[in-house]
Amino acid sequence: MEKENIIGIENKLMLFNTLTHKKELFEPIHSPLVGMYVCGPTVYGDPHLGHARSGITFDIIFRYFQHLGYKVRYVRNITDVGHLENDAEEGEDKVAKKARLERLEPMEIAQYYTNRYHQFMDMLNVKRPSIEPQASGHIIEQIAMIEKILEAGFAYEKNGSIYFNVRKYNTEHHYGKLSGRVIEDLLSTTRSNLASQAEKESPVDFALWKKASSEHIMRWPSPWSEGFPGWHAECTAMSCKYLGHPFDIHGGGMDLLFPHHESEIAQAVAAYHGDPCKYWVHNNMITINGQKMGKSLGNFITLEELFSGQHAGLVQAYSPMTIRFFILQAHYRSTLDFSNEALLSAEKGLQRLMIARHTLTHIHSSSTSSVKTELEEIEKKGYEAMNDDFNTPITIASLFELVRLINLGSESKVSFTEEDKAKAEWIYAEFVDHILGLKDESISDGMTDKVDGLVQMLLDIRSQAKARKDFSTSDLIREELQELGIRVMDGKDGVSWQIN
RNA sequence: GGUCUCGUGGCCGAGCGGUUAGGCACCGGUCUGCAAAACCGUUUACAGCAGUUCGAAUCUGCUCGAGACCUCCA
Repeated sequence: MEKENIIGIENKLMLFNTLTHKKELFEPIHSPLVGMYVCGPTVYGDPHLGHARSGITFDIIFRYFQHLGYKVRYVRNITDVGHLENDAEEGEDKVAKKARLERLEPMEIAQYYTNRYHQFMDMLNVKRPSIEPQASGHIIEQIAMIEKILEAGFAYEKNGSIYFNVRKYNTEHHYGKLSGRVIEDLLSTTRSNLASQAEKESPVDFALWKKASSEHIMRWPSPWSEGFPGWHAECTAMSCKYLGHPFDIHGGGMDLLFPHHESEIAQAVAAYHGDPCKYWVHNNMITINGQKMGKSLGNFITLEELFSGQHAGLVQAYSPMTIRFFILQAHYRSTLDFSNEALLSAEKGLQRLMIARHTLTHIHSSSTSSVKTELEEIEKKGYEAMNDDFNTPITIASLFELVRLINLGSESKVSFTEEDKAKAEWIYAEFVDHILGLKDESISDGMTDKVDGLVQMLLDIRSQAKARKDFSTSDLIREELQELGIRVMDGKDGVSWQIN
């Protein structure tokens, strides 16, 4: 947080704005305050790799803004109502459907999966947002927003349901400005044979409020009918409630671009007379065998499966930090292809990065430095990469240059002063801990010291055996430890070990 | 069909006109009683064709291939 160390850089942060389709200089509307809203999960199923990607992407953005010294209000919603299976009238609410299938109260489902989401995001070291509003807790705000849209004349009522009049809106504004959709094309490609379409004046219209059918459990009173809000309503109502209007950044997965975010813009313009936000930021998808990992395709892997290895497609379990590192090794706007091979290499790479930090502490400091300039370059490159639309792969690449330097230092091929060592540790703290949020998973419980002592004792005995060329004893100790999952490594400067 | 994105070495993945990305794997070396690990070093690219340019993975056009959105999805 020491702002003075990065002054001058903070004003050069470029981020890609989906709305303008180019990288723009980031300038908060009310600096040093930053308001960011991100579409969170619909809580009717276990979190999967896709949730990890958007969670981590915006966690990095959140962390980096804070790092630059901004005061960030980060709002990420929980969708627990209004998200229908499809847009048809017979479309069932996702949460309600799950509740019916599991014979539970809908709110039990929502709470259960919200908890699960939190649990797994915590494991991934994703910081909790400043505010996490639930759609069901903001029905009043949504109704108020819908009323404003009605007053503005951009919505109409039909049998107790309220629909947004996209075509009328499009005569005065531009429906499609974010997604690049052209309304005429939409009219010709939207499925219009569904039952609900009959109620709409146009197939491109979307629901703001739906009258609940008799069997629909999740329902609230409104001026128009007992019913529930449309999917897009919550984000506009809640983002503007907590961040004002307009706010700085709206984020989410690329798959939400249309119709969700496009419709959010329309709602905000209609209700509050202006775009909801200044910058739109979208993370790309994770693919598996080149195909999007998605619910409808049934090819997604949950985080629980990933962390436990319990999935037919996984050759082993992968730790949360391996997943985090894997995701950060790709730029957030690129698709990222999932494979065991890629995950395995991420695991090894992360390990190397983390081990070097320990190696650093063992470097004998010298009075002269041969790495000072390089350390400065590494730090500079790291920041420049982050400032260039959060290019974490390059930031990580620069950290591996640091790894190389540290390893050379440990072999006395380059020389570190005390100051250099402090600088290197500083880079680790800044980039690895604070910005990238990578935790060292080898540091754990209170037993660590005792295990250290025990292993060290065995290794001392082994060293004595080796000294008198009693290799059968020394090998026995090595093998027994190996059995326990502790690997013994004879190096130039003595014996080291690690738990596999 | 419409809109859009992308094709980089064995794999993942940066790159946005001229410089080694990086990780993993491979290979060579160092270390070692042996082994493993670790470390150091190094090889293999820009889908194809044509064009612009002194110079193109990077710009333009065409061809081929892959994917996303248009219905719910991060």
